[in-house]
Amino acid sequence: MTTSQSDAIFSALADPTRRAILSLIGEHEELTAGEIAAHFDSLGRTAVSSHLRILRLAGLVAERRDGRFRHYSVTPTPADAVVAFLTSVYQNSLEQLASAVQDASAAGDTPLDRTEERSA
Amino acid sequence: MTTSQSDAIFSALADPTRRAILSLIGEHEELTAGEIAAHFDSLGRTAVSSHLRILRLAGLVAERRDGRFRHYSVTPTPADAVVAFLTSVYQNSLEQLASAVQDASAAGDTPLDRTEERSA
DNA sequence: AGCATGTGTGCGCAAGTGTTGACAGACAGA
DNA sequence: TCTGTCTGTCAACACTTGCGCACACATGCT
Repeated sequence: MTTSQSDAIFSALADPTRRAILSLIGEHEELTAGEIAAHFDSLGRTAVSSHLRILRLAGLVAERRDGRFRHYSVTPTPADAVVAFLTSVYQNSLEQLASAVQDASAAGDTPLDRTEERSA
Repeated sequence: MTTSQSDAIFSALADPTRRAILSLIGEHEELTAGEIAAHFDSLGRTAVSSHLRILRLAGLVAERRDGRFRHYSVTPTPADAVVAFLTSVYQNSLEQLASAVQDASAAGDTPLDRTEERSA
């Protein structure tokens, strides 16, 4: 399988739409598939559904079925595989990364990815 | 366009081969394109060259030209865009992420991604 | 200059991926 | 039970991406 966990995660994250979806879900606690689709005019429900499926398979989002609704939430696990990879590559500047994360955290800063998409 | 910085980074990271290349370079300080290509039997030099181009455009690796050689090294900047994104999504479990990073660092653990690629 | 080496690029082909439209399943309410 | 709503899945299409081959460019050696 070319689809190891980290592979799935990075593939899932490769698509801007999926990152946007992930951010969107992250902002709220839970969102139904319909609510998510509603946020993206330029995207059909099927497309959103497909993306959600990929995100779910990658373990990035969790699905809670409630009647005919499906509520999606961001998986709390901070993507171990991603951390592992970053670790292997940025061994040297690891502390730098950690502090960068903490900086961002301290700043209360939320530089959403979606903002970039508007004017690249 | 669609190629904002984080877009380029995530796209670059989406490919297992590129992650492997990045890890490989990370292990050493600098590697020439030829040395990198030599590490991947199943890959031609042109493919490696293409990957290096993408990694360079994403700002993940730096190129130092020395005569007819080109030495590649991992860009020290720990991919700000990636951190920014993770921050936006995992706001809640951010500290968790930071500690995970530090954990991995402390463990001296280097769970390379490359191991996945063999079956591909 | 001539030749060999290191490396990137353009072209064409094969493979993977996203999007859409139509269909099917599950559930709530009348 | 019947209908409408919410959602996922399947098949088909267009688009993008990765790969190898041949070629071009730059550099170093003789």
